[in-house]
Amino acid sequence: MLDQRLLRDDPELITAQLGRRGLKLDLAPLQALAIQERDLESERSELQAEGNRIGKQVGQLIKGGANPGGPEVQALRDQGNTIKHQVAVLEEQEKALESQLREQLQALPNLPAAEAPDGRDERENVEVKRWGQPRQASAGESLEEHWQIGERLNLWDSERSVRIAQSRFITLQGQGARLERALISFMLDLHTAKGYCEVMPPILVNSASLTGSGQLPKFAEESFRCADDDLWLTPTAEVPVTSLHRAEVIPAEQLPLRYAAYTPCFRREAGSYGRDTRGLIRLHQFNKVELYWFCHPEHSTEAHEQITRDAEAVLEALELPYRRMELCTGDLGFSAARTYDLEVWLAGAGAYREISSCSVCGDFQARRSAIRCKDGKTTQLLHTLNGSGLAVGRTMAALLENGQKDDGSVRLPAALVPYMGTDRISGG
RNA sequence: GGAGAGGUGGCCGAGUGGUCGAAGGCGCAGCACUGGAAAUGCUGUAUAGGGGCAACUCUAUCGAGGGUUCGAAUCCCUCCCUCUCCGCCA
Repeated sequence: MLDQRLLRDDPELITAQLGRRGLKLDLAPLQALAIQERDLESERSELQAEGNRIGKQVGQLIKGGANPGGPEVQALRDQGNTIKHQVAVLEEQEKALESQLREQLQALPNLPAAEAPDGRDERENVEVKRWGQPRQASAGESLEEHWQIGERLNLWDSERSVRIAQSRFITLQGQGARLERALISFMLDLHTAKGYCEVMPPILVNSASLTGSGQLPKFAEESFRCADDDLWLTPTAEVPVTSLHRAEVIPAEQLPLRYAAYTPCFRREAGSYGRDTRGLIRLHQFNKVELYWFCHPEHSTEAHEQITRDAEAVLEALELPYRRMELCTGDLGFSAARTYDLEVWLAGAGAYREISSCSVCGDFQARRSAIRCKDGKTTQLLHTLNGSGLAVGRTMAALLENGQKDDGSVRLPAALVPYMGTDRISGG
């Protein structure tokens, strides 16, 4: 959420910055609303102050021996009553304004960072770096896509999964299930060795949590909702981990707090009918190991580089070629100020494909979730960062496509051998 | 799910209608004392919002929301949460 003070004092700045995202906004009405709300608040508190004075007078009079039912006391009572009713009227107006204001403010995305490159959509994202040698099919060789490999080697069953749930769900089996589990453990071990705190949070989250990280109110249709409770299936561990410290004041010397959280993630993928229907790329339920930082506002830029490096370390340990893209302003997610996407090479598809998204959110989520840090005497909103480290299903897809061999088996990187007990997947 | 107990500041804990944002203690910070420390003493020590250059000041907050009252931590209602016992259960 954006700062109300900024809205009151400099709405043009907000308009200009959100303009970089491609939004055309006239914030004058919202600014007027914010100012009106502030003025009403002042008026109300002055009235309340008057009411408090009267209340104290009554108390003193009665203590001093005045007749509680006498005319002097009664006159003050009447005054108190009048004020009470005036306050009630103002309060009602104030509440209405406030909820209007909050609703509209919560629907505005974060301001892009100054460093984020301007651009309209994903085509204007900027490649920052490449790592590894993308595997190309040699002459006469044809490389399979991961869904072909997976079905051939019996790593999962998509047909029967529809029976259990619906399309876009998958049942991993045999070495497929084992590989998924191995990857989760491998990733968590890698991150915790660097000092990340491993957490396994609730997968059902309440509305306040979703609002705190930015998924609500605007993106309700993206998440699955429980019918009888105020609970939703989390779309990403970012949601529960943000709320882990909701409404807290964290001593600055404890920062940064770094978490690595494994959770299944659930997304309705509304509006993606027909896209990536085969394999592991786009599922309603998928596993992800998420990296999350709570950090001091002064250090979030370096933190962003570091969290991205920590995600890249997984790809490098798994010998998966990738490139780092910096998202242009038009492609930034709702809560992000700046984002690096990591795209892994898929040899079968012959393309780079997003496998991690590492964002710095500035104080946007911290304001929504009321997470502050205390540095000596100053308390201020801290900064939050998140990054996938990594999406597990897509990692498996990349391993299958990049590791496929002539004989139909798949070679696994050395780093996974201790977790898999073998260096190859041959089905069966 | 049933029965009971309870939710007060960073922590413990007092407070059952008035001057209570809240005694006392612990913790923490500063100062004094000390060669240094401990002990001791003094002072300070919540959050959010509004106004002010600032000192400061106003409002709200004793789990949340509503009500009674001139006035609520205190009385009433609803909800949430925690604990104990019972039931169910991996």
